[in-house]
Amino acid sequence: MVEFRVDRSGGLPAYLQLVQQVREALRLGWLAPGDRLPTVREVVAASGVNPNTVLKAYRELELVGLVEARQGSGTYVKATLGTASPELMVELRAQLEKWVHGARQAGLEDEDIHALLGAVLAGDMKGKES
Amino acid sequence: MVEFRVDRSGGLPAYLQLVQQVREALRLGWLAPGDRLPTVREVVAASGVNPNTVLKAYRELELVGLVEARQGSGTYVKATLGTASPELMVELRAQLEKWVHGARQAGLEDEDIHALLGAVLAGDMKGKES
DNA sequence: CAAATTGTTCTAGTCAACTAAGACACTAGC
DNA sequence: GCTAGTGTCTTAGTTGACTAGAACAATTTG
Repeated sequence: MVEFRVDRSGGLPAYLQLVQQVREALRLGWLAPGDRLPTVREVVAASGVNPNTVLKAYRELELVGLVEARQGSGTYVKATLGTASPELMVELRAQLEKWVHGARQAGLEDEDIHALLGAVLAGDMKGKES
Repeated sequence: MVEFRVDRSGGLPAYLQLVQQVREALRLGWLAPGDRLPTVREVVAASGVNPNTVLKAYRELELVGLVEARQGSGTYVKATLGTASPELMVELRAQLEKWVHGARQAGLEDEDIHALLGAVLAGDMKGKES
């Protein structure tokens, strides 16, 4: 059962955090079509956000066709986002873990790591020009 | 000269995006103490946000001691965040680029990649339990 | 069938983010 | 000294995010 977290200090609206976490879970294969999301009340209990906020997130996900809400029953996953095979994901994850280990050894913190990935993905080879 | 972007669709407040971009630039070594940030008016022209919004970002950075604003002159970097040596960063970046290349071959998109890194950094080995 | 559980809707309010516009104070360069 | 460029501040307003509380409708469970 997937568990959601809402971090109030990062600036991203709570409902978008929930949306993002569902998308991530779909990406990583933690959620698949047919799975049931935590109920609105469960998310409320776990994260402390207002039910309307959870509903807003779930409604967004429903709008893009990723989930389907069934009143009286729950909210179910309808589609997936993951595209790579589980085996490849496992392999890529292992490689990444190794890389992260090296990065940690070099003293990198989370923010460094995210920044570096951002730069690599942006293909920004001209980062610093001064 | 670092260039800021503000993406209106991601949900993160504009001012926080600016703060984040400065932090990233510091992390990656693109900005160093003594460097001047783009002027408020430059950021306004480039990103279309209101001057007050840029000021809010710069003030946040000033509050945590990363930059220093000099009226009439500009806003200057005062401290850095990067901790690893440039050589190591180059090495880690090259490795990460290689990994990303493999991930792309496997069909991963940005969101997959970010999700995977998030999971690895969270050390969450129990992702899916159902 | 009744109770429990689920999603759903509504109203009213607060707060943060952001904008527009204008003007001020200070610095830098000529 | 003057001009241009810099950060700074103020006021007033809009919008989005989020909350609280209550109640409803539908489904599930015993």
